[in-house]
Amino acid sequence: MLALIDASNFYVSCERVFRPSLNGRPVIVLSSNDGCAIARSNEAKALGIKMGEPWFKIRHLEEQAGLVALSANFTLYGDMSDRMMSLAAGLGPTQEIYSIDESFIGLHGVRGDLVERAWKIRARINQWIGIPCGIGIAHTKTLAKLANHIAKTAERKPGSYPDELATVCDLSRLGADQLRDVMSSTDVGEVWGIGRQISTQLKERGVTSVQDFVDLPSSVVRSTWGVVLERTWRELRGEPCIELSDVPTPKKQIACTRSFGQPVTGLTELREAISEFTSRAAEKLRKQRHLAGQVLVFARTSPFRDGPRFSKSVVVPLIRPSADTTELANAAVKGLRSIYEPGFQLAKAGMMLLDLVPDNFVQAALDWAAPLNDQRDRSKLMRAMDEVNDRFGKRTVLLGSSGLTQGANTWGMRQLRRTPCYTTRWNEVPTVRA
DNA sequence: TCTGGGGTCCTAGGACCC
DNA sequence: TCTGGGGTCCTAGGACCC
Repeated sequence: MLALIDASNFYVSCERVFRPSLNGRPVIVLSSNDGCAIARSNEAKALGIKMGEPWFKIRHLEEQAGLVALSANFTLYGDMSDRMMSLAAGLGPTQEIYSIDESFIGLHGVRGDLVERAWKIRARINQWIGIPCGIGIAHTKTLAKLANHIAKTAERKPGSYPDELATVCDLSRLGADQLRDVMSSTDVGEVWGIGRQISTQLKERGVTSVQDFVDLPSSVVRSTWGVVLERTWRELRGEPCIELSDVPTPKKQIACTRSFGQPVTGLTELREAISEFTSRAAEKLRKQRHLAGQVLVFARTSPFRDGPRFSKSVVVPLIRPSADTTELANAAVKGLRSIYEPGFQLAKAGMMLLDLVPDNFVQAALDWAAPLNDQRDRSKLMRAMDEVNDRFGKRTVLLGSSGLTQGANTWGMRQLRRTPCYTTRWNEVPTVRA
């Protein structure tokens, strides 16, 4: 048995904690460059704003409907997430943090009334952190996700499901008939693992509800859509196929990519951006205690605009795996030079670290130019850099090629509506007046 | 004017091996 | 007419997730 705890409208809820005047109003949080909506309050959803809707298409609602749009403040959300997760962990003995706002909790061996316990944890998160959550309980992960969806929908749209399923929904308590009713009134596209493509294909065959899907023969699911969807199908029938993983698995690739604040054409700006991206990615790599064997770089024009198109990427192998920002940035810039062509209005670029291996997996380099001591000094240098930046803030020490301006007025992000980092920067801590 | 960023897994097909 | 059988590894592309 397991539970899925999922914050409601997480980014918006984080903002509301520090600006209670936003409660009850339509609020959205925008992606970087204030490009499109990535979180919506219930009131914003009620206005018909869709996930990923471009800002310029809904901007008029600011005046017409009192819509409030904020730039994403991921520093704030990350910190609020940590706090929320540590309370959510109180629900059961094991926890898998699945995303910034959701975690699965293993309930094995938990005694007493699970629903009552879930309500208490929810109340605690609400009181201590200020974030509202929905909780789904069931025998498999896919069912727990479904239960969570039902819990939140029942709360947001009264009458859509039986009232007692709102906010905390334990599917394992339902009788066969009741479960069938619930699954029959849930769109198949809401299932975890069924996205837009498969949902369309299912509906073309008359499969519209979760119950319709569960009623398909397994052989049809398997032969038409493959083993992945068959697993989903089994999970919906109560057979656990996806394990709860208590320890975070190390990333297999680490990326840093951005859309530019305005189109970029010159190699100089591009090189600055790629150096900066590499610094960010390399920090993550070292935090994970891994080395990268290859670096990928790409740049492209906007797919939404007319004009000459450009989209190229290249993989640059390293002589030996490295977590050294300068080595990685050199490789990335070398790759960039090899694909760069002047004359294009580039909208986006990025880099990825590939072929990651644990950093205790050391292989001495057969390279007279870089003796082992030198490598040790360099990794000490990286550690010192990370420590300084952790303590005094990002970019206190940085690569010269990243430039000092973070691409202000060129490739840098436009974020005109960002709120303060209330919980992570001393000079932005909220002030309370009596 | 203006359309996010960061991940995972699976499959098919080609190159190559004995 | 008729052209083995059984593998591995890699890559590109497509689906999904939040």
